[in-house]
Amino acid sequence: MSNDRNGDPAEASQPEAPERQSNFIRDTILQDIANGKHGGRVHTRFPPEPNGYLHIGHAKSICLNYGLAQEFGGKFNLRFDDTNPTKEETEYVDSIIEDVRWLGADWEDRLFYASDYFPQLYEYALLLIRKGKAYVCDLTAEQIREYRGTLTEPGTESPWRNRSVEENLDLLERMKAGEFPDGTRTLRTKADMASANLNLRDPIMYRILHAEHHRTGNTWCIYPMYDFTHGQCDSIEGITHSICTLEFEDHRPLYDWYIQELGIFAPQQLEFDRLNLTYTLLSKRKLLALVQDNHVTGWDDPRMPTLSGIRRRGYTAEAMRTFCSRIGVSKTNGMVELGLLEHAVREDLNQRALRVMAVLNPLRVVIDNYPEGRTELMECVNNPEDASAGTREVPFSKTLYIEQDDFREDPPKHFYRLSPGREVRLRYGYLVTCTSVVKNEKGEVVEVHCSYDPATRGGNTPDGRKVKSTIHWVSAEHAIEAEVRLYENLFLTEDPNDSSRGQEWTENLNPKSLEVVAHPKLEPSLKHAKAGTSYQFERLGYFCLDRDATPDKPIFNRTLGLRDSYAKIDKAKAKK
RNA sequence: UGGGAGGUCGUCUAAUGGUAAGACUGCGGCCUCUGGAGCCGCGUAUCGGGGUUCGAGUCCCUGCCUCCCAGCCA
Repeated sequence: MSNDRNGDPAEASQPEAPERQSNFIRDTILQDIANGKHGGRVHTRFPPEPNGYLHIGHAKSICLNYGLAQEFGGKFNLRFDDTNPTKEETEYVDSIIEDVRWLGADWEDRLFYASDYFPQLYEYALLLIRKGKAYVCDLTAEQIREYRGTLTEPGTESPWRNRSVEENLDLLERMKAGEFPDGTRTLRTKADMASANLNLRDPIMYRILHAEHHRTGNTWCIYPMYDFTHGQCDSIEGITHSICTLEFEDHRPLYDWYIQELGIFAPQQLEFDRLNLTYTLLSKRKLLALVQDNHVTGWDDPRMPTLSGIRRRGYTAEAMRTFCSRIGVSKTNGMVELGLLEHAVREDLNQRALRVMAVLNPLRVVIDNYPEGRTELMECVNNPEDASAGTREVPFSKTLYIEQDDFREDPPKHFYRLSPGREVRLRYGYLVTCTSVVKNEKGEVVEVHCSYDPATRGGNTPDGRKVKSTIHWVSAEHAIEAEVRLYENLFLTEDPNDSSRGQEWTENLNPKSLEVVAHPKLEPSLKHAKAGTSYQFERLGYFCLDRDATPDKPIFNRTLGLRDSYAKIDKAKAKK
């Protein structure tokens, strides 16, 4: 076996088929295909409720469902589970469509809504009534709860359970016609009030809701419950594998019951674990609260784990897909480390980001022996990982800005950057040596003076001498103004839901999750930064133009910092 | 104390009765005009106790722990 990694470039550029990780769902499908189940057909779907924006957890489901359909030459549907008009909005529908598309999942012409099936669902309900398997119940919500029993005690049957088929038919018709106010009656399944599975204790099929639906308007005033909708929708669409999350495991017997009583196509439901991510909240309810209580600026705030948020933050769809395939699928309740996501993002951005120089905390540097008024254009590589990205010219002059962190008057051990008497390389510029510093009244260094070596133009060392450090810079007179937004985790605790000390989850919020750098100094090429392009501010991190930017004032979001091994030693020392 | 589902390195996931593997993290080294990237190496795991078997993470029994379910939400 050869260790030579610089072999045939054609071979090196072969796109490696992504190693498909085995998982129990894929195994099941493989087996079903082998057994000729559904004629070897594979049809999956992603069924969101349009009551909020999609987040990273949904990405896992989308990638799983779409990935499986793709791998086995099957089909993938997008279907909105819109059975609760009081919580659902068109805004959410639109954002979900955009997000699923962004992730790269293709539903072709199969965009559906559960509400498309309302008439069919109603027919199913009539059928169950006729079969004596459903009844109209006059119990109030509170009474239904009491009759339901508890986890350890069986429920008791509703006094309305044995109405005649005719009466049930009549009552349902009148419920549908709007004769009764909200909450006065329900249509219930006649199942088993003594079942150990609470979902089988005569679950509600229809409730009265005089509410306008985002698609059906005021056509209906009774709406089917999710449990009476989801399985049949999958059936109608011919979904072979209904993949959902663990909490629906208990509902499967009910779905199967409906399917069997109705005598319709039977999809197979498979349940997997939903994603939990450290330092991240993935609950629509709580994300909505963050938005409504203005803890963030909106659903697409770059600190949000929503797909629109991370997209605005600069995460790529490619990185999301990689992440989703790496975390795998199982039934264990785990918590994935945020670092795994961040690794996938860095890995992708490292390949594609254009390198530029930007100084966030400027410190003035004057090169005493550099000619006054002179400007040189230095050729800089745009992306060392991708030669086709080419080069650009960056102006160099007598007065520059460097990062405050890159200078220490009294350098600690392992600090290799600029300090009095020390020579460093200005990236693509010259080698400079610090000769003196200027301080303010408070004793802070406000300006650094250096001398440069004219023989080192471009940062080269013809004599072969080494410098320990290369730092970035921006020419003072050419620097452009901008705003840079630095993000930290939205939560301080690994588990944002942790309320072990009795505090509200909102108290786990990180007050410093957003830091605005009002006056950074950016290299002039960034004047023409493009939305949707990732930039690496060298030695700092990955950034992208925010949608708040204007032609006069670019605004950049920090997607993610670069790994920083000096920061690591620094931190390790601080701990000791 | 009902029902359902789970428990493999610090984390996530494989191993489908036959050498417990990979990724992330961590640590060490090499390399470098980004302390970036890359490369090399090291480390750590089958929840406990019994049993079946030539052989058990896998099968059986038993104990422990975790998650989900009592919405006219999905």
